[in-house]
Amino acid sequence: MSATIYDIAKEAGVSIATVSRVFNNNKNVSDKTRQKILSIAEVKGYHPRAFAQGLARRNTNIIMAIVPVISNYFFMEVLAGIQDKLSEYNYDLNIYNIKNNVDLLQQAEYVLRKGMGDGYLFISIHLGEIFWESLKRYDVPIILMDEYDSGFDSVSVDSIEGAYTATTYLIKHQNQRIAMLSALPQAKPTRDRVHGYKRAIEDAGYLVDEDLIVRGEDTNRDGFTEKAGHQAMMKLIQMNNPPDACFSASDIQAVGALKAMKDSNRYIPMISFDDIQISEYLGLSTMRQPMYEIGILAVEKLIKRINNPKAMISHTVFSPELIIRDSSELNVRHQIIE
Amino acid sequence: MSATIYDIAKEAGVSIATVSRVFNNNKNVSDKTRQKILSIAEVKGYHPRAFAQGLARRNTNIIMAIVPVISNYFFMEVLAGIQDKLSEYNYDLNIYNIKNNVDLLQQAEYVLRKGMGDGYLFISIHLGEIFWESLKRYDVPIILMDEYDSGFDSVSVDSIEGAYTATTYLIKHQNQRIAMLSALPQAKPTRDRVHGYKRAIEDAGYLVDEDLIVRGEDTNRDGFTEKAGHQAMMKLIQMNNPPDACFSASDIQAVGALKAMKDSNRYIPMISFDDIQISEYLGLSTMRQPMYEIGILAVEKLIKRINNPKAMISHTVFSPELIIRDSSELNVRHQIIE
DNA sequence: CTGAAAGCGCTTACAG
DNA sequence: CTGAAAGCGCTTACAG
Repeated sequence: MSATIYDIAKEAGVSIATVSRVFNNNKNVSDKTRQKILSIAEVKGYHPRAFAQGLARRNTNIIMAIVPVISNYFFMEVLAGIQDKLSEYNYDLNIYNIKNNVDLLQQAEYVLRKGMGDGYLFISIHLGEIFWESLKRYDVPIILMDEYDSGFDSVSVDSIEGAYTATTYLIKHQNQRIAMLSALPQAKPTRDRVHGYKRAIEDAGYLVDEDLIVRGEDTNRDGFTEKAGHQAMMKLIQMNNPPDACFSASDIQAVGALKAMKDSNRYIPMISFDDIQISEYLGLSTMRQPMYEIGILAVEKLIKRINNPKAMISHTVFSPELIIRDSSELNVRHQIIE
Repeated sequence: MSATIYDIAKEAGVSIATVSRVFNNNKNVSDKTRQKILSIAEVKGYHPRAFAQGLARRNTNIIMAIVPVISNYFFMEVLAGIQDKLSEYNYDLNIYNIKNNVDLLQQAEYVLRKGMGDGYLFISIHLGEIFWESLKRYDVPIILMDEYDSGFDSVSVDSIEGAYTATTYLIKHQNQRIAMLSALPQAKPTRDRVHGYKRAIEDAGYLVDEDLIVRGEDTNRDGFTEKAGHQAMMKLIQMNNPPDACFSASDIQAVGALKAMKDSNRYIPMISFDDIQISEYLGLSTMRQPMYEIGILAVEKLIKRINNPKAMISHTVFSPELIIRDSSELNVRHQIIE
């Protein structure tokens, strides 16, 4: 191991307390000693060890973002907001990837128990209600993102509303039989999107046809993959009575669905969910989630929670915005092609 | 803060040494006391604090992956390999995001100095040679991924060869004027790809036309963005004498380039680099990097380096594989459309 | 199989 | 402005 505070103190001819003060920006150090210590530290490449600081201070100065393995694209954009906001504070961000094939709760508990951070951002981690309950006993600052449980602060998007908006748009544009590319129901956003989809159909005076709600066999990332989208769309296309249009639970599934349509040369209008970066370039009509803002807000909530553990729990829900591009306007495109 | 080793010891009526032994899987504990301690710990949600362990053991049991902010898609797939391999060992993986607009070296040094991990994986971090040099003094296990410096173990892909293969393919298929969508030259992979591209052109008996090597104004992620690709392709298309085909430094740029071609209804064959997941669904012909394998291998090297700091430095270079899909076969497609 | 004690590298009142 | 000392929550020889 390299230089410690003792080495620096000895070489500078001061006590370790003084060295410590310099690195903690304590003003009660003469400019001369400060400079001397700093220059010695620079030569030796010294900086207080995070672990020793953490132990002595009884905090880590680290915010842990807990994300599912092979974080989805959604996450990458949320992260940008988190980072930008966090850089205003004196916290480091560490990201801990949870493996999807293992017990999620156990992994989450492990991180909390080890005390890896002062606060935790759970991004797109979809546990059941009972599991969230059991995390409460750790009594540690946690913000849920892209998930909801009454026991924790959260920031998410109104998936029900978003799905409703998308589906209604599709119906209004002379499409009656709207299908849905769904994903694994364990994720709350997925259940909500199915919910909103169904409500839109009913409110338009149609009956929900469960056969029109399909998903692929690929269960990676809770079914939010290109592959799952491709598989699901193939099912739709091969039906005896294919749907007129389709709402996809995510953009990434829509990418696979697009491919399926191309493969079979059968196109139907589609609106998806997220508005990840590539969507603009692929012409995906989608329900835009304010991912960057979600990241910003989550950090603000977390800092507040850390500073005031007893504050009221708050939930922020954003309304997704309908972005119309090519994928939903296939009638037009069809005319051009034909 | 929650329960400590003292609380558990007191309740179990043993010394803290015994509690510690249980959590360190030391066999010298009677089964009865072990069970008792474990069950008390379970109730209290106790686990040794990472920071205290780290200090006492003088290691962290953490591998830090250092990645550029808004990690590119490439990184996500590399990470899968890292995680899978790391789960065989008793290390936790933490990811530290480096901000791109700030001094890269300073941030890297900060992480190393704080002693955040026992070993470090630098993924797609592109520093200059002098900077790598200055990291050596920390004398800490570091593996370079997607980058090369003689002073550190590294695992990367032969970008020169890959670019050469792609460009040669393009030339062979009756295209003479091949352009290149480049990125910021500070990244070694980018420089290598330009290099390979040029060599292929020369070896085919043509002259390199510098005007045919373009890049977009967007400098995010070293120019590896959809936007940068779109901008660059627009330049190409608007030339008086547009190229016959194009080699793109990355798939993500190719996504933007595809859009540019669509926008202007001017298509040219294109091969890119990476083979990220969406590429298959978008029909991108590309030079495949074995991203998962790169992750696996980097972890193996890092573990070896940790266990044997004095071992010879080794470099592994993978050969990218040409994957032909639609984007390079536009001649065929054109015939169908026309 | 178990405990007492030293030590890991820091921070932080307290005293001067 | 500076230092001596206690303490953070663990691990690990050492002794029994």
